[in-house]
Amino acid sequence: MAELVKKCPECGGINLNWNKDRGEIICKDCGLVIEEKMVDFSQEWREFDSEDGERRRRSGAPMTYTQYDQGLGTEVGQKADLLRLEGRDRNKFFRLRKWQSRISTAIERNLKLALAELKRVSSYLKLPKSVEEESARIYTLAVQRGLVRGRSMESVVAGALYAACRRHDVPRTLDELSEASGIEKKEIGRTYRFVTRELGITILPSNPADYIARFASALKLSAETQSKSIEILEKAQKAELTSGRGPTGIAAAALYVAALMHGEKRTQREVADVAGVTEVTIRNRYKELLDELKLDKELKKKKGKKRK
DNA sequence: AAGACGAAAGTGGTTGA
DNA sequence: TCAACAACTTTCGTCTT
Repeated sequence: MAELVKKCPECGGINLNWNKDRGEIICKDCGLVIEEKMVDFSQEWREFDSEDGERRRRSGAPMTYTQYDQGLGTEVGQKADLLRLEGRDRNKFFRLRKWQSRISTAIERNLKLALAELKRVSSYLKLPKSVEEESARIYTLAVQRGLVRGRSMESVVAGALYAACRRHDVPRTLDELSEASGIEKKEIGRTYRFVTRELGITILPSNPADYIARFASALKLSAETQSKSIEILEKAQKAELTSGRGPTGIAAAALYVAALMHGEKRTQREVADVAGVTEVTIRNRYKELLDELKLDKELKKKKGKKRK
């Protein structure tokens, strides 16, 4: 590779995620896609489940899910074909075409609208192209399985985006999705859970560390503080403080402690706001961090004061 | 006066009978 | 389907800087 980008030209962040599958370098701070021109030798899409994977590898025309007909544009026959058919074939032809038009017009019309909405929200959140593609694919599958029925199109779009972000390790909070899409938080959560369950998509619980970079840059914290908080997070994982807790709360608390230790104090409220949790949650996690890990002493040398 | 801390009560979601 | 439960929030009073 020629020159490797070291810093994000947009925000100066140093947390770059080099995604070889996609040939992209993504800034984890602001979501900017820095380089898309690297040659991609890997397969065109990720595999959802093994059977699809077998069939899809490197074959056929380039396919994209961000266009409503997936770039294929297949139709069942034109009039010219009719002349060459007779009898049973002819009946079959009509049946197929009727069927096709009934299904595909409905689905395609829906997709066209939905993908426009998806792009809007995605660009608002500055999500990388790969996430956009992934969510478009999820949405397409959802429509084909009739999962949108009884739900608003927008909420399914938001759910698909949320899922795609998590799969690509650039998680956004439900609050952010909610703000960008105008859908209620709990509604997004509901459809997200429903869609992923129905489609059999497994998503690992998101790692608190994935939030650090973005929160830190929102708070204008130094790179040292960032890596310190990552370090704290790792210890916390070992001490089993992380399971069952909301990842954003843990990330926020780790960041808060790290900021204190580096003399870059932020108020609990500031941290709470960017992380989308309350001060109370930060306090609880913070307290756990203090007495489970022995961070007290490191803190004490900043403030050589009293014990409790 | 603002921030940190903690108690108490409330909310929405998960789990297990 | 219902109740118990854990995590998180809201609210509010008190202490610290």
